[in-house]
Amino acid sequence: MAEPRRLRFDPIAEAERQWGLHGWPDQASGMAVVTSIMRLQQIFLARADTVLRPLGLTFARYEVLMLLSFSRQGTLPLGKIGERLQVNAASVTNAVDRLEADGLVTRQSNPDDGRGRLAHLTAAGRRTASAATEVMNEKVFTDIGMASSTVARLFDLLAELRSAAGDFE
Amino acid sequence: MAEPRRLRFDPIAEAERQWGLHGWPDQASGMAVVTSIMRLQQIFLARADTVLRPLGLTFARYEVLMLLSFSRQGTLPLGKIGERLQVNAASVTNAVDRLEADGLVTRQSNPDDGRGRLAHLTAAGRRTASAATEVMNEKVFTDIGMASSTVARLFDLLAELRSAAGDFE
DNA sequence: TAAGATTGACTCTTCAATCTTC
DNA sequence: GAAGATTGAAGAGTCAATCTTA
Repeated sequence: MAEPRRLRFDPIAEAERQWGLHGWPDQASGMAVVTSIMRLQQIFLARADTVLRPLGLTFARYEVLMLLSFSRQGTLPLGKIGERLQVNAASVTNAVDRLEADGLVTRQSNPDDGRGRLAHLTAAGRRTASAATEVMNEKVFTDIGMASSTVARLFDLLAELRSAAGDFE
Repeated sequence: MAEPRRLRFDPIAEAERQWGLHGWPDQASGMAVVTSIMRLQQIFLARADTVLRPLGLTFARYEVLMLLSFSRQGTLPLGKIGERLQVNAASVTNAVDRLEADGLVTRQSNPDDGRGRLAHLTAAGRRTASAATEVMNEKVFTDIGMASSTVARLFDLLAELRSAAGDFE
């Protein structure tokens, strides 16, 4: 299934209807929102990985690169990266392993904490991050199919949900 | 990082600000929406897998079970499952393998197409699906932290985005 | 004891290649 | 040749256990 076929109806709206029929009307909208988020993540992750592949990146590693490029010295403790991205420490170790093997990042010991390590963006890493942002903006973040005012409204609702879910305060 | 720490600010709003500063103001909101969806998926997937684990299920396999339980005969071609869930055929094969090993599903040959196979829900599968829905409704789909009218509004916007992204017509 | 990082085992995902049947 | 399904390889995520240092 290289090109996922476009369905003629919305399977999630159908599931929501089923939820109401089977005795869970109060949970139907929550189910529909959660399932919609799962589906959209699959769609956008696939797009991101497609445009990043020629650069030797994945979306996970791209996020690490961007986090470092936005930091003051291009340097962050590994734990801080996991905290910001809300992923397991093991995932950060894995991502930094790959970035380091590709020469985009180096590991340094943390002068403030002998237990910790720092990830530091190399010059090559900064160039790759810049090139990746270029294609991501052009192919993934632009024109996601909604009017910009609608996109802003959607972001606000998603932020409310993330806050309620504990992503931030 | 067993308990992901709650950040005191919204890292995605901060990234959106950086996007504007670095010359991509038109892509900032698209970036923020896509990144928000990625983060929310991580959060809800973790919750779902936590409540489903005692039942021996994952969210991926739960979705297959629910799709079958909503079908007329509890039976669907594997390809149809992948189409509805928008996942690769290999993922369906994998999920059905596990469900079959656990006795929740059986594979049958498709009388209408010698190449295809059907997944059929067993009585045990139906019981497990029912129990799983019970806990999912109670622990994941209920009380996601927004007023129900807001949830409905969010679903509409997500549906618009899914439609634009090609999830359905 | 607790915290940061790493490793290993496991699951799910995709892609590419293959087998069978249309 | 095209389509449905399977297999194997690779990436990323989790959790549990471990090692080192605070």
